[in-house]
Amino acid sequence: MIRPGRRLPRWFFERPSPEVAPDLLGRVLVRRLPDAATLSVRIVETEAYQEDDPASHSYRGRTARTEVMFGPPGRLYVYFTYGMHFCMNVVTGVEGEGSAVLLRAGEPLEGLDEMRMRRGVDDARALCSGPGRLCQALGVTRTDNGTDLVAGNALSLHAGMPVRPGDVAVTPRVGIRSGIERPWRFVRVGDPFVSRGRPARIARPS
DNA sequence: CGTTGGATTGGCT
DNA sequence: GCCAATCCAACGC
Repeated sequence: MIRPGRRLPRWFFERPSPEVAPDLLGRVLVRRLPDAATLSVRIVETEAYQEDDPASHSYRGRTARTEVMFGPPGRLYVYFTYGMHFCMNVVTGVEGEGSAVLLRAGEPLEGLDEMRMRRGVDDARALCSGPGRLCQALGVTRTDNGTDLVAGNALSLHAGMPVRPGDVAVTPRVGIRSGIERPWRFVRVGDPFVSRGRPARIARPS
């Protein structure tokens, strides 16, 4: 079992999202819910989004939905999509800048049975391998939007064991129509818990 | 106000 | 591999 380790400090998130995204691989996301077992996952897949990036929700400026993205770093940005799924992001960069990192997949560490109940599937690899699945497994919904990951209790991010740059693959982001030229999807090479969608092949120069 | 399509997923061909 | 499901934010009139 991987130890969560110490909590990531505010400054960790106060950097450009393409820098934070690969650094989040191997980190541990802990979920605490009232009257439920503690849930935790090891992050294995992320994507970066920035304000000058047409694929980003923040591209068109501040709106009610994207307000959290422009707020202080280290908070959670949760959005609802396709009429049924939630996706969660970690807000990055300095306050006033609309950037974030989408958490796309994780390896379940603690609370697998609780996750199986929430997801309705058995296979550990199907519990958190996708942004919608990850939110469902951890019970993250719109009420978690804006939660502080640095100081809050419901969700927290811990140091875990970072993935060596040589084990990080870079690929185009999934499911976007514009901004496809920015290779801002980061995955742990060969990890069985990454989402479906093209497996990563482009090795990052180390 | 009406329209459009989405940072997805699961089931079926 | 393809496509429907199912809300609602964003945008145009």
